[in-house]
Amino acid sequence: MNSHYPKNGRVILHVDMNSFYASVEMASDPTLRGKPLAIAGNPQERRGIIVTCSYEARGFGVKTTMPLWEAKKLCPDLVIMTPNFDRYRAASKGIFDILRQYTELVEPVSIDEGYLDITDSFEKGTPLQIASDIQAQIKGQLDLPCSIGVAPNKFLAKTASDMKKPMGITVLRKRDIPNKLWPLPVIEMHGIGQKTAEKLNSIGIHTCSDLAHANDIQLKSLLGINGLRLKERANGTDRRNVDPESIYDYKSVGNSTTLPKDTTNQQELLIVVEELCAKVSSRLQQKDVLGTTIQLMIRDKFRKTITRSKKVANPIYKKEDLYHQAKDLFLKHWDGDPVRLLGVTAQDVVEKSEATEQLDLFSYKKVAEKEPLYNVLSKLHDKFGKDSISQGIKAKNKKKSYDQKQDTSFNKDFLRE
DNA sequence: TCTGGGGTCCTAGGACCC
DNA sequence: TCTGGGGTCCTAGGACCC
Repeated sequence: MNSHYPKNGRVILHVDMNSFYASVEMASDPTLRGKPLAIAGNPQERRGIIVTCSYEARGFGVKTTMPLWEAKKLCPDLVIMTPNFDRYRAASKGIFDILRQYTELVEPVSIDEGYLDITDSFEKGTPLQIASDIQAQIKGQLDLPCSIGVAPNKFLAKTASDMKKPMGITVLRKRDIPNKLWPLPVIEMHGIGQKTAEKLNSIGIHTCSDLAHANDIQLKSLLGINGLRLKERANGTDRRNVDPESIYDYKSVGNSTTLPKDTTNQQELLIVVEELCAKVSSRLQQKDVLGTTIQLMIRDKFRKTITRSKKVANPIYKKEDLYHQAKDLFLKHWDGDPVRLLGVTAQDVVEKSEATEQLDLFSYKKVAEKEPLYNVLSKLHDKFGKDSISQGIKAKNKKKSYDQKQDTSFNKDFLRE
């Protein structure tokens, strides 16, 4: 059936929206079309940077992360808009709804890109037909351009989607690697940034071909385990699965802000910390999770950044609890220098149900003092039963090791009482 | 009068335990 | 007058990505 593809081979698509925020704005206001358009945070303030810009703006040399004033210098007629995140989220939902018409195996990576595993979707057409249909459908229904990479794994698909923009479709097969991947400088590789590229260059590795043929021992000593992984990728190997559930795996929830101006005023700074805690708290509640470690970030006027964190005995989410921890960290570690940025992050987040089990051990112990064992056990059963229904299969598997630990501690405590 | 804000993953050292 | 070898947890920082 699936005979045109190698046995056990996968077909992965990477769909990458082209200048997403700018494209969404143009779709919702066609008078913006053809104009150099930039989306920038806080254009009224000096700290604004370009988040996304249209291809017209790129023609003037305007780039993502460029400070606003610099972009204006390059392109005086630049149209500048603040981000409309609700609009982008709505567009994103539209995109992923379309993608899921082709397969359930859709893994969103960010608001504007995702992977699809279409290995078993051959009834929808050949990989190239599917890619072409998806691109046409997103363009037709949402008026948004995208590029798509078609390959046997995530890394190659991601690399391929980058090769032709806008509105490109690129196939990158194993046999295309020597011609299409190897000539690229290593910095072009996903996973290699400025620092790693410099390190690689320092030992004479400049192209992906150099990396693909590099010495393992040397790579390991230079970059650790990551060096070997990068070499594998450069050889076109990547075994990661397309995982639709990965978006539900929050590990941290944080908010940070660059202050309108640097300040040493402790009251002002604490007010900002409190506001950040309020935002983190409400986002934790939306997601129904709690934080186990609270981290405070302080950046000074030289952009030197420190983080200080504290693990708490019981996971928290309430603003007051977050603030109590964050304030503590701030007062303990702030050296009194002018502050540029503050951030608060809840790390090692756990689902509320998990955290409740942990907290409830205390209640159960109390109950156990007064009630027959039967009542206690039946309550526990309700609790664990309910949870196991509400968890997805994957979440259950992931939780297993955690639960086993919890079970042990419960048994110990329970028996001791 | 340069460089935002949201994240993930990895490393490394010290404490602590067996 | 001399001290091993693992393992895990906690914390801080760095690299990278969108």
